[in-house]
Parts: sequence; structure tokens; C-alpha cells
Amino acid sequence: MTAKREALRAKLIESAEKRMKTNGLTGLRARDITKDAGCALGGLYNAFGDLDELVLHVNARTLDRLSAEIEAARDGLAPQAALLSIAHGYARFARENRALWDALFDHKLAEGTQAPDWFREHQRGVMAHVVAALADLQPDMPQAVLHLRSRTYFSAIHGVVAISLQERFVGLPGDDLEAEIERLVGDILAGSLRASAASAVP
Amino acid sequence: MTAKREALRAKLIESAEKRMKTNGLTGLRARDITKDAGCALGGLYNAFGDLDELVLHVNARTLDRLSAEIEAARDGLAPQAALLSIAHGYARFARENRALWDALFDHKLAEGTQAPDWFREHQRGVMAHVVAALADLQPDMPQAVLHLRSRTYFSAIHGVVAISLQERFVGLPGDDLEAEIERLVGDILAGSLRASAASAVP
DNA sequence: CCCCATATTGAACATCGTTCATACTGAATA
DNA sequence: TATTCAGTATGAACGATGTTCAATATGGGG
Repeated sequence: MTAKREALRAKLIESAEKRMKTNGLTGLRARDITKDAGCALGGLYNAFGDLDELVLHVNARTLDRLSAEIEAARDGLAPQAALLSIAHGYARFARENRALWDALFDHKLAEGTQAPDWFREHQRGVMAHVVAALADLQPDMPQAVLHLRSRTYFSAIHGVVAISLQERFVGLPGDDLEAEIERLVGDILAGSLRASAASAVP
Repeated sequence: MTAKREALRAKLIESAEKRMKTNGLTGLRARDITKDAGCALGGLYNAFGDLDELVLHVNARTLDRLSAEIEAARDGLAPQAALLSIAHGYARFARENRALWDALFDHKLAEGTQAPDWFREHQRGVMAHVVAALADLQPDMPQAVLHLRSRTYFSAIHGVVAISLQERFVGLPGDDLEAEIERLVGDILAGSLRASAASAVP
């Protein structure tokens, strides 16, 4: 009877995602979700361990959508243009999926516990595109450095997008954000290529 | 009778900060705070509008301490070294005051509301040091650009520090973080100076 | 000494996530 | 078909939490 169970899980994820889109992570109530999904309150704890686990599934879907958009942004572009396009794509996704994107970083699991492996796999899926794009730009970079550097670049862009979007007071029309991203990526790329050129001449 | 009231406010802020240092923002309970402060539960709502307002006061103190550390990091250094030192100082502060620093970004006020002006002033205090350091490096940069660029650089470093620290699973010994910060700041400074040199030759 | 504005108290309330005894369901079996 | 029974669904109940507020205590001025 695993088919019916899976159907309920899917409906609960769907309902939770819809609620999260309009009310955000903090506005997510177990009673609302189960009412929307058409099951009793306790049904949620039959399908999932707890509410946090359900949020993880919603976030995994968001990560997959983000991954697809980043992949599309990179498609067919030369290395430098690809990395810039990824950054812009990331900012666009954050802007257009604000509540779901916020939940990606606002959701904290209990002290001491870490995200399960199946979830980490979805995170890796996003980062893999950045790694691939950077590998295109720097084919000789060792794997370990490649992953570390990818995370650094991703984090830097993420920081700019995150702080820009959470400044709700003074508009920051989004044009400024795009211009700043363009400049930051430009600086990073110039620095990256300069460093590799220097190391190529021993 | 504003003196006694102020004393209670101070004691509540103190108690809340101590709790936050050990239990984090999510482990903050109104009943714990008031018990530590030696007043009744309702006393908190006499001294502050609600729990969020109390958290804002704790965060304001954290911002002031961060501001002081950044100022010290910058003290006496030439522009480029100053900006690098600020970045390292920021990472160090985050590492050494993890729970309080987390609360700075984890605490969200109710939908639609924004932080009060007196709190924004403390935020500005931190950013002012970045602006001043960047102004040292680029004396001819217009004020508006200076502030926008400062926030971009700050956000980029913040993103790297934040994502690095929240990756609890694979150690990331902190040495890697410092090396990546060094590189990112280097790229940014090189790009910034290259751009200004180009515009100086019309 | 009394008075009253003001501060303090903590029981009560509303709202959460979570649990669990109970009822139900449906497929395998006699 | 009738009977079982393992798995599922249910929603009342529980404990925790932020917040309110009627009742009480306080303390300084007339």
C-alpha cells in the first residue's frame, strides 16, 4: 500500500509549497497544510517524520528548479559569459521565487543535526553547474581547488543577492543589483584568469 | 520612575544576550529571560513591546561590537590592507561570536514591518567603516557609487563567511576560508583599481 | 496617613507542533 | 463469502510558547 502513501506525501508537499509561496516559511502551519491536502492533522506525521522533513522536500523541489534555471542560463555560452549568465540567472530566480528561495536559507534544522544525504544531493546538483562552468574556464585547475573556488564565487554572488533583496526599505530597483553583479563577476573573472596566467609562466 | 524601568530593560537585554550566546535565537524563551532577569513574565512586556523588540536591542549591541572590531582592524592601515583586514576581521568576529552573529541575520520581523530607525543607525555604523575604507582607496568616487559599491563588497564577503560557517558537516578548517577571502578581496581590489585607472584616462 | 498613578505579577488564553488511543480499511486467508 | 489483522487515518489531548490583562503591590506627594 505504498502507492497511496506516496500520493499523500506528494499532495502534502504540493500544499506546503503553495502555502510557502504566499505565506513564507514562518507562515507555514501544519493545520493549514493538512486541511489543504484533505487529510487529518495526524496524517502529516504518518507521511513524514515531522514538519521539518516536509519543508526539506519542498526545498529539494526548489533546488531542482533553481538547478534547471542555472543549467539553462549556462547553455551554449562560452566560459566567461556562462559564469556571468549563471549569476544573473541566480538573481532572477531569487527575485521571481522570493518566498521559496528565502526558505532555502531560512530553514534551520535542530541543533546538532544535519541535512540528510538525499537532500544534500539536491544541493550538489546546483553547485555542479557552477563547478562545470568554472572547469570550462580553468581546465587545469585541480578538482579540490575547483570545488572550493566554486563555492566561494557562488557564496559571494549569493551574499550580494541576499542582502540586496532583504533591504526592503530603499527600493534598489534591481537594475543596480544587476550592474553590481556584472561588476563583481567581472572582477572575479579577471582575477581568476590573471592568477592562472601567472602560474602558467613559472 | 524612568530610572528603574531603564535598569530592568538593561537587565533583560543582558539576560537575553546570555541566553542567545548559549542557545541561539531559536532557543530564546520569554520565560527563561524573565527568570534570569528576576522579574515576572509580564515584566518583559512592560519594558518592551514584544520579544522581537528585545532581540533588536541585543542585535544592536552585537552590531556595535562588530563595528568596534572592524574599526580596530582598519586602524592605521593603508587603503588596500585596510579593506583586507576588515574582511578578515569580519570573518573572525563571525567565528568567535557565532550565535550572536547568526541572530543578526536570522531574526526576521513581522511581514511588512521594517526595523526602526534607531536600529538602522547601528547597522549604518558598521557599514560606515567599509565606506570610509573604500573612500580612502577611491577618493574620486561619487558618494552614491561609494555606498552602493561598499554594500556590494560587504555582501560578497558576508556571503562567503556565512555559507562557509553554516557548512557544519565537512570541517572547512577556517584556513581555507581565510585563503579564499584573501583571494576574493584581491580580485575585487584589482578590479576596482583597474576600473578607476581606465576612467582616469579619457 | 492616605491616595492614586504606575509598575508588577502570574494566571489565563490562543496558537503552535506533536503524540497516541481509537476507528477504519482493504487485501489475504479459511 | 466471512474473518482476520497489519497498516493507515483520525482528531482529541498534551505540552510549550508568546502575549494579555485583571488584580495586586508600590511609593512618592498632599
